[in-house]
Amino acid sequence: MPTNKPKGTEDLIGNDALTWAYMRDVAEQVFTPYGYAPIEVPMFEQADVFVHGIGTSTDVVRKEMFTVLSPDGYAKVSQGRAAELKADQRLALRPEGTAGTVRAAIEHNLVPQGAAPAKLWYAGSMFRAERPQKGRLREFHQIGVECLGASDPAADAEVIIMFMRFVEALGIDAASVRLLLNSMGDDACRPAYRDAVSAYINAHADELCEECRRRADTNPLRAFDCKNEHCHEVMEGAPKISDALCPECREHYQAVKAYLDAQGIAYIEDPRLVRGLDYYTRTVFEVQVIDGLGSQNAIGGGGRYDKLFETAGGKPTCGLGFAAGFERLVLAMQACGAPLPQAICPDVYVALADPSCASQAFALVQQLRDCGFIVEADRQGRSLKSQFKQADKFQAPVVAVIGPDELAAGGVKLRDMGTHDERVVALDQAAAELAGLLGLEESDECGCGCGHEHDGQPCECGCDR
RNA sequence: GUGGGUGUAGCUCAGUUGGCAGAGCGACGGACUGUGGCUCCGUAGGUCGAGGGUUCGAGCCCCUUCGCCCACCCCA
Repeated sequence: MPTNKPKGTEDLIGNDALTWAYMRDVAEQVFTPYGYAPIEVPMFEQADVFVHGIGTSTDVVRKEMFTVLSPDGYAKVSQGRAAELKADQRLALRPEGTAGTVRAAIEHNLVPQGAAPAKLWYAGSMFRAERPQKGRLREFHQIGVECLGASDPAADAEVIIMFMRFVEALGIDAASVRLLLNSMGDDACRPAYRDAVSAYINAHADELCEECRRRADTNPLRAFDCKNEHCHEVMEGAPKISDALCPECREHYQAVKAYLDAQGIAYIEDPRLVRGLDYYTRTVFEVQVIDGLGSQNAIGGGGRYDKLFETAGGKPTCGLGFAAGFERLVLAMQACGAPLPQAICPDVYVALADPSCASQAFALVQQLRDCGFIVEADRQGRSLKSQFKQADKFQAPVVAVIGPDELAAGGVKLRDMGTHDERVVALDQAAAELAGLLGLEESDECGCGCGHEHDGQPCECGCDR
């Protein structure tokens, strides 16, 4: 059996797993006040959901999708009869979250006519068959939101602000990131603009790289972010989208900027910012980390996709959203020294002084845990000395020693590892004494100020304690 | 898909013109009875990524192969 994970995957272990859980918690805390509710959609869909949703000209669809096969489908493919696969047998792991979420919104009619927008957030694995590098994995984790059915530019600004608040809540300071903003126009103005760029590329074909010349037909707007220096310079002279927007798109874009300005959200207008997925219209944005991430410096991005519902077979419904990459966010957090969750240390280590007292020690461990303490104990038959070393490594502030001497005295010995103070307390008082040692004031009041007393029962005032 | 780098103990890495496999940290044990950190002493731990070749002899040279990292590309 292989003992190595597939290329480009990561096992989230220890603090990595804690960090992923932490990030989802932060997302929920930030997004919930904006009215966003969680959604979980399948990790695989019919491939056409992505092919038509994301677009056939994109690299994501053309060469990065993982195909999923049922046993029947696999049999057909392995016999060279792939052409016989029915549409519902052509499955793919999701390379991003929007297409599947929109499919679910159409299937369940989440945005019926006249209804309020559906505001959804998700966190999960995405899959793209790329060569791994820093900040890029084949299975990676994204946290994203989709706001479906809101056409007002205030929705664009709100989503962007929410994204910036999320980044901030993770401890990534505003000075270490930049927000790029652009409008890609819509059906009324983009086709003409696209043609104009295409014509410009063809007119300057001899000055541009081969890749950019190819882009003239497939996706001319992508020539703007060609890494080639010279292409860069040549494209500086190309028509600007900002000059080509139709009045409606221009007005929308101006309104988004006005909302951001009013909230003091700094952004850089970047006419070269072109999202790589075909479904975007009008507002697009990206958040980059200024340093610390290598070349994969975009920690998140998104935009408006007002035609996606129709493309995907639904009623005309506008939408917008963003997705942020977990792995890149962690790199950004590390780069600017943001706090990351640490493994919690136990409140107490129960040390067994003599095997004859094993059952009493076992019972004490359970008793303390039932009182809500985090308790560690030896399960390897270690010596008492060794148990103390273990307790020290666990950074347990208190060790409870249980042995013949303590039991003869009717209790258990609690040692404060900081002060070295020791005292024997009755077994049924162990929890209360431990709470005192840990500085937890024992109180029947819930601490919220309501003054109600309750022992282990929910507080009658509904204060959540 | 294309390029560059790298693989030796749990971790970070040394290893000379080819000559017995090393260090630091960590782990484990001990320093008089049932008590951690500091110090001292000791012990364990390696198919030198894998396969083949050259050689009296290969961690080192040659061939093949696999993994990982970084970059291009693309994107979050």
